[in-house]
Amino acid sequence: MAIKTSPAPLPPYARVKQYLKRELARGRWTPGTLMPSEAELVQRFSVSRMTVNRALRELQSEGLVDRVQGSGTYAAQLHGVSSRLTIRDLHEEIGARGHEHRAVVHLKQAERATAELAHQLGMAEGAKVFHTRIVHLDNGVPLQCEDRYVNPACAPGYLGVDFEQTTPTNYLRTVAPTWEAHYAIEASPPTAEEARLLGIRRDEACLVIVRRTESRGVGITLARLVHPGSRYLIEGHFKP
Amino acid sequence: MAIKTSPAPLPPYARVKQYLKRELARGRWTPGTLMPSEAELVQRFSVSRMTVNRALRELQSEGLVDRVQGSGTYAAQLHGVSSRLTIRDLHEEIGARGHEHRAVVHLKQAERATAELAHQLGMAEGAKVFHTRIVHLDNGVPLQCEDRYVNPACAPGYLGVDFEQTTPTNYLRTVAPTWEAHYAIEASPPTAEEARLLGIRRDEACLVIVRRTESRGVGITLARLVHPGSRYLIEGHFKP
DNA sequence: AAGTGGTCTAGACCACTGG
DNA sequence: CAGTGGTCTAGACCACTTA
Repeated sequence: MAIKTSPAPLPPYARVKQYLKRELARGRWTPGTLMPSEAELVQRFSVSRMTVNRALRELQSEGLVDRVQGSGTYAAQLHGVSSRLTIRDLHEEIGARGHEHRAVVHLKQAERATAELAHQLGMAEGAKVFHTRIVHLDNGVPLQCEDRYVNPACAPGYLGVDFEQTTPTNYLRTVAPTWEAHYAIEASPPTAEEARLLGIRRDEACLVIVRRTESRGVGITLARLVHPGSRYLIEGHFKP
Repeated sequence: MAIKTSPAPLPPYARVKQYLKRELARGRWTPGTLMPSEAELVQRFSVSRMTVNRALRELQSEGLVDRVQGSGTYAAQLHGVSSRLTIRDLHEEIGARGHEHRAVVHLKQAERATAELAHQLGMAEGAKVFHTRIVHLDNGVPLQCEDRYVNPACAPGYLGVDFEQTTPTNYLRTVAPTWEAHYAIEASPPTAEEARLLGIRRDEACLVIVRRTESRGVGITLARLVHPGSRYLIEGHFKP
């Protein structure tokens, strides 16, 4: 009996994908070029059309090819480095590093929404909003100042939560399980208050993430996350 | 003959997906919970197993469910806001806004690699590297200072390119069609030189992207892209 | 009209998990 | 062992593009 040394004899659809990826990487089809049709690949690999179709559909969802019904499959333009960016819950992020996370609540109250804020959350001006300001510490070092406004309609119990035990992100996740988010990443100086809470100079560059989440068109929360530039960065990796 | 008013009667696999997404959003299956098996869905929707399978496979690739062979399909933990982050070629980015892009080359020469640089690019210390420093203007306003080192082995003709006509990113794309990249986004002050070239104060916060790209383990290029915080931000959107 | 992709089906075999 | 997902097939019908 033969000994199986091959660890995993790639399934057919994966072999087709691999072939196409390799040839794309070699520049065999420059961006915009017509690539082999499903029928051609069916013949070349002696597999069924569904198998080829799966390979091509996956390449499309990975952004490597464009498919046009009635026309053909084309090598995609490489728009740039595109990768999965994950903005994780800071508590998990710190935990993943094996550090201790601690949160200090500096503000927790109900307020009246300003015109700008009301617009962002899709509420009426002057309506009640919840406001928290929390500093997150990584092994005792301030890593993030989290200024957050929450729509009371979505999380009536928000002010009653102990945010030294759980994070707002975590809590809101249980209230509104799935949402849509818009975010911006920018570099800017901290406000005087933020500088004080983070223990940094007012002219230290900060990495600021502003994130607005909504569910079914209703604004849930608007958060401003300020990180000292000297202590925080976002890393990522891209593989075609 | 009946008049077709429905614009697009969602195909079966999409209806299954839609159903599962909606119920997930409603919290019907909390993270980690066992979800209906393929067989159950086949019955409920009166479709073939391949159709249900496709729906579930796509939900998996979107990170909404975890599937374990032999066990079942489980509602995924929401790891955080995860979205496609694209760092585009600045030339395209400016063009997409309908603005005029101009590049000024401040430095273009061969140098000897320092130990650190050699390590980053996987070369020998003291080996020859190409170095360019280019400022990109958006309608005349400095938007990015691009400091770039290139491995001559990957792009021998690099120094001969006219970077007022094409961008390094664009050129390197033609030389090494597909690559792997590692990047970091951080906030930091500009160097004195960068502040001068960008026409900003030394204490202005800058959004800095450091990106290293390689192909098959060989370092191609290391770039430091410095943007005035007051003029640039990265935006993104996340939809489950 | 010919060629392309978009989708579905009914049945099949396999590998893995769990009791 | 029964149940689950992983994958493949052969054929089918449709909508769309191109000429």
